Amino acid sequence: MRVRFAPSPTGHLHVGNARTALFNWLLAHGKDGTFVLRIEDTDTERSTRESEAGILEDLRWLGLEWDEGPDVGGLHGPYRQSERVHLYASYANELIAGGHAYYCFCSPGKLEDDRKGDLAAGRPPKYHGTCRDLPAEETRARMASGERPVIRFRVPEQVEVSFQDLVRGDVSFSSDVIGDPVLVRSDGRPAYNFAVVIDDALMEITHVIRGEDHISNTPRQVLLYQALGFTPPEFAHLSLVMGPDHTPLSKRHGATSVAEFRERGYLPEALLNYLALIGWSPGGGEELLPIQELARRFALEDVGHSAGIFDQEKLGWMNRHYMKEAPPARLAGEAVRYFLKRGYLRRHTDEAMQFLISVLPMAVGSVDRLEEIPDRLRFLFEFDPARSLAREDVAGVLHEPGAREVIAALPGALAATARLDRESFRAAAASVRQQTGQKGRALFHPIRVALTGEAGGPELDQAVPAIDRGAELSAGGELVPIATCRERAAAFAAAVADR
RNA sequence: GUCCCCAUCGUCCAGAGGCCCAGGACGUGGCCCUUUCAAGGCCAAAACGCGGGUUCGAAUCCCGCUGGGGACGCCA
Repeated sequence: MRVRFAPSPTGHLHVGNARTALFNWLLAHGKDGTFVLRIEDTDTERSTRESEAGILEDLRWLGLEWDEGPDVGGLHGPYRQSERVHLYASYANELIAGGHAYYCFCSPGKLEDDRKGDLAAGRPPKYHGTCRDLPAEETRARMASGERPVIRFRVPEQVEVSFQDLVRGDVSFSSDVIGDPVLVRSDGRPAYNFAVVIDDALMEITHVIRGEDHISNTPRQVLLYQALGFTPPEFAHLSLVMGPDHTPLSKRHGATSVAEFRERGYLPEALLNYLALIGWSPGGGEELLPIQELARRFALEDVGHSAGIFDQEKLGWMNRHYMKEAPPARLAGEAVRYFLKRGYLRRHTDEAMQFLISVLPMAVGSVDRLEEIPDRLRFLFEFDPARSLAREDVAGVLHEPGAREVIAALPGALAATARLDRESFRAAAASVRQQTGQKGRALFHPIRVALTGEAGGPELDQAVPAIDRGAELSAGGELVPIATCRERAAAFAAAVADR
């Protein structure tokens, strides 16, 4: 079995295409097949090397490695259509010689007029066949005079073209609704429908798995396979991924490219796992599965027929799950850039990373994306009593019975210790409890507010030692300056006393 | 307009004639846990688009309608 993913390098890798790539990958890896990556860059105006590099990078980030492709080579290369142009000409000539194709001199302007006329008259827009039966002498003469024709495929009339779609079953079209497609452009470059057929045949692709938007191209391609004497591959057309409003997923709906999801702090395994679940189910009521297991269970026959809506919420849930599973060191490596971007981290050193690793568990599990982690840990790096008190949830704590007493007593209780660890913090809390008679929520809520400036957040047992550890580290300039718990308690008490 | 594809909770899926007064997951609501906010645990509400057939029996098969999507390029 040989499958392929054939993106055109005209932009970022869209999640919908990533899903197509994934399904190809799953099939190949579940059945010991070969996954080929081919770059469809015959549209030289829009294709760029930058997007090609970006797409390769995104696929690799996702872990969808290919067995053959433009950068890794293979026995069926080259893997860029722009490097295969020499291959197409002979097949085009063969088709012309066999009467399956012909030269067409119609100008783009005329074609456009024809199309508009058809639409206006309520007819299906379809090539009029103007040049279908041009006498050979005329063709020769016009070419000799410098006209540059395209080569069109002669679609046979009144035949039923049908194929077995592995996900949809029998699909058939009448050849009468198919206009003669352009095979070779006037400048000699092949057009899509021609290049895919030649390449898939030459690369010995056995299963073409692609988006449903290609289903109406399939009959033309089947006809081409027949005219060229090739055996058509198996086809499978995947339903499309839509936005919440049932329109094609686009920037209006938020992130659409794999690169954006990476930037926003999604883990590749989460995105992959989520994408696999649109239009397919691994069965057994299980959803959170590693890609190898997905591949083991994957079958085209089980792929759904209807379009799926991209659900950011579920992706977020899934990402949260995978963040919890990831080892802290890996997570720190992935998250460090968000801390740098935020300015919390000033230098990417081993000490800073160690600190990150120790502090990350407090945030993971309560956020959906890596990008949200610094904000969840904001209390470590930012402390401003006046600003905190301006917030309703923080100010509200002052109204809790005994809260002001606790806040006032805190600086004294903290004076004894230079750097708080879990034990000394508990001792300090116990001391405040003794002085004020407050306990439980009435004790810890005010303490939290005084030390973190926030009404919510991770367990104080972890948060408090982390603050002082961070303060120590920040003295070395690796982190943004962090106030110690003692400093915070004093400043907060002063700010509260003023009110 | 023409052709093609599709149709189960708000969303993603399970369901391949009786196991279904439809099951799971996300989300939503409630409760619990709790040193707060999250997280987590438990419970609940929530769907077979409509109309005809076929059959003893239909979410499952057939037809029509409606609705959604795709295609109709010297784009892929």
